[in-house]
Amino acid sequence: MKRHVLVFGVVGGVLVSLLRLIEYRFLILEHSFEIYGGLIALTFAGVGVWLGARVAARRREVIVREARVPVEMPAPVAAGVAPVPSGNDRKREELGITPREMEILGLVARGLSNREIAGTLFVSENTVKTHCSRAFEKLGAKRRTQAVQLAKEQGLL
Amino acid sequence: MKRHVLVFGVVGGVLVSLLRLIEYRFLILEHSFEIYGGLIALTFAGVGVWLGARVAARRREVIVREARVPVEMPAPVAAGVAPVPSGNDRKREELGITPREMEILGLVARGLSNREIAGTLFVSENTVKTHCSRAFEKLGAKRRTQAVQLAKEQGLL
DNA sequence: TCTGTCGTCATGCTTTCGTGTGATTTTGGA
DNA sequence: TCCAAAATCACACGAAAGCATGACGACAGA
Repeated sequence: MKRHVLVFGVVGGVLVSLLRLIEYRFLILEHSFEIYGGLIALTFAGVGVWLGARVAARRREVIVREARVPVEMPAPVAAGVAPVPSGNDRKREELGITPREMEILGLVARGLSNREIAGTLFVSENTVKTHCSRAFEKLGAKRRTQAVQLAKEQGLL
Repeated sequence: MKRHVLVFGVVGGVLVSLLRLIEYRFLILEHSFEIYGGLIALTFAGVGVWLGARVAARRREVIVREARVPVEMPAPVAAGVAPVPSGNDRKREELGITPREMEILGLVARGLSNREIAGTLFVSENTVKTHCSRAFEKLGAKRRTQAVQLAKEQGLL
């Protein structure tokens, strides 16, 4: 997490310096201030959004676990007061699949490419691949299509 | 989490200080640009973070409502004397997908590789690829996983 | 007979996947 | 505070998958 903030700072510094250079080199336009101000604003707003999304993304999975009733057959799970792992989660842990791996698996099932998944979750493509590999291994799948099929059979999706 | 905010603040401070230094080093003119630029940057960064967090938070809800809709059984097809196109077939022809392509699609959905499909149907791997490509195109899919997903949505599988 | 669709197959090339290996960072507990 | 599991990322490499293009025979209908 620290790294993000660091990157943020560095990028900011570089950007400002760069703008300074450009300014003194090329123009003393009338509206330069407004223009550069706007650029800075836009840029930092963008970076901010990115950072915010990243930070907030952490907190997500807590809520993600919700009712999801495979119509197939799995008998209705009696829900206790405490966060009883849904049939979904039980099966998941039974196979040793981590929540993150499940998340990736879900996106795979929706037909996203590794790259798209990486973009969606704000992680690198390599990371997605790693999660995929592990999930496939735990599922006993050799391909992503097979993994999806198996996951559905197991009631994981 | 507290730590993050702290780091953020510190970095911000450093950034501002840095701007100050640069300013005093190079010029006494127009310090306004750096100062205001920095202020704008920080402000919008803050707004961005807030906004990003908000957006991410909203996405969480979207994910939650992923309740699985009752998958209607492939409605008991009233078998006429003649080969009456099932709802399945109607959809298929609607999309211009040939029977052979459907066949391949079905095997793809089961997680078979092109090679395995070729072996199963006693045709060459190239042929399988061709059928796949055409089916994908008709479905508007870029990948086989996506094709499977789309086909299921369309009630083809 | 001519035409269009379907199924078959090949070749060359690009892209995506999947695996192996190794490393660092976060995080939740003991 | 220290450990173990999770999550993150890189890089290299082989294996699949996918795309474009062209080709050929079978068959149905005009």
